[in-house]
Amino acid sequence: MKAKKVGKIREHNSQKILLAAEQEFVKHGYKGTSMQVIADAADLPKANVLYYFKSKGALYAAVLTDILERWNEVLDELSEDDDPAETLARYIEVKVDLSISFPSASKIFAMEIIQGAPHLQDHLRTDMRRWVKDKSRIIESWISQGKMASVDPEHLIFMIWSCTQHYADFETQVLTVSNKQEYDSEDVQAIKNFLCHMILAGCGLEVPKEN
Amino acid sequence: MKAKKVGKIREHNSQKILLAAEQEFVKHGYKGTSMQVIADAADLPKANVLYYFKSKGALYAAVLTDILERWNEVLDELSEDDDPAETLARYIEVKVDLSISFPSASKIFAMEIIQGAPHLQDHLRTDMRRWVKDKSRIIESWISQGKMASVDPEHLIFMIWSCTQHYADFETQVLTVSNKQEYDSEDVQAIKNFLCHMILAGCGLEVPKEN
DNA sequence: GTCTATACAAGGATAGAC
DNA sequence: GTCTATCCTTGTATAGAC
Repeated sequence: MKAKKVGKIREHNSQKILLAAEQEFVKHGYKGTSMQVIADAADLPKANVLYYFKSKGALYAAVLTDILERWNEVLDELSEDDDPAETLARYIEVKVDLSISFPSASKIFAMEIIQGAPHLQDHLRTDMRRWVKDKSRIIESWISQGKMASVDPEHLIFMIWSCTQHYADFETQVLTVSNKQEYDSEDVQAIKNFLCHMILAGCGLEVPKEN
Repeated sequence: MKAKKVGKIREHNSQKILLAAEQEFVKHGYKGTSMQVIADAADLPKANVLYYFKSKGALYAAVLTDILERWNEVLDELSEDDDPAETLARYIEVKVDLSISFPSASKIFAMEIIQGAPHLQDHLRTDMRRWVKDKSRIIESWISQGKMASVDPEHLIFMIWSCTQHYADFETQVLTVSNKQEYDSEDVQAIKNFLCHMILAGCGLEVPKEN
């Protein structure tokens, strides 16, 4: 009974800390963020944060793991028999939604990569490389089936990533240049329409009507 | 005579510091980088760095100014009478070359934006917004002249930026996933071909033969 | 003009009181 | 299980010797 109650507190506090850490790490990167500001943002004493997570590095690793889990849920099932236009359009739209909904996640991931991926090299070399190879094979089979134009599958994947994540990572730039406070639902739809049109056109495909 | 000689030393050391600062800021961001590591990288005593640049903030500002100056040299003259296919293709190619040649510049700029552009808000609100408006007007005139398909000019510009800078900012990801050590000249050509094909196709244009 | 020595604040982590 | 007090390192910046 007592252990259960304590477990709940632990769960609750850990979650609060993870959220606060994500908010703070995005502002000044891993090295530039102190445990003190994370503790303040989580409204807990500094030592408490270090009690739940053994070290600053461990906390950061936990944040990254959280982000990657959210990422990995997308486009995990994909087959040669799927329709390229529909599949690519849906993937682009989901990526845009993720970027708009969880910009901090995309930003922390981006900073980690920009700085040379010191905490994610293994993930890039194993999981992500395998993921890209898998999807590339499917795209190549679509091409040889004549379902779409012949374009380099890896570069296509990189392009989708860069264009969609741009609206999260470079949010500040996009909004400031466009003189907006935040994205509204019309903006999001316009982004999806634009990216689907451009990328599918490059693949010799038409944007599917429904959705 | 003496002042001239000293001026040369000053020039030389300032340049060394700026270069070292760029190399170091890119690894851990503004807050995460200490004056000590910059001084070590420049092979000068720490106090010497603070002698040439009044403060850490001033040094960082100088690095950003340097980067923006290199950026701004591109596509500054552009007219309604230019050919869209040729102009866009050349712009994409120059941006790719810049990304491959000066990845650190692109990365520092990216981190600054990701973190909310605390040191560049003015630049975004004034110079960059004006730049984007100017170019958008030209693109719109191309569209109404029937020279290219009707696409949103601002999103087109954002797309070119994101796709080209991706090869600098996400260098680590691209290279690791592709299992390469660095970009070779064939890679660079493949990137240019791919991006030109995709973006021009989306604009209803053909990639020009020569170049 | 250049660099050594130092002031003073803030960082991560831990020991031990509650 | 939670938090206060503290240790030691590192950070920016400057004063003053050379």
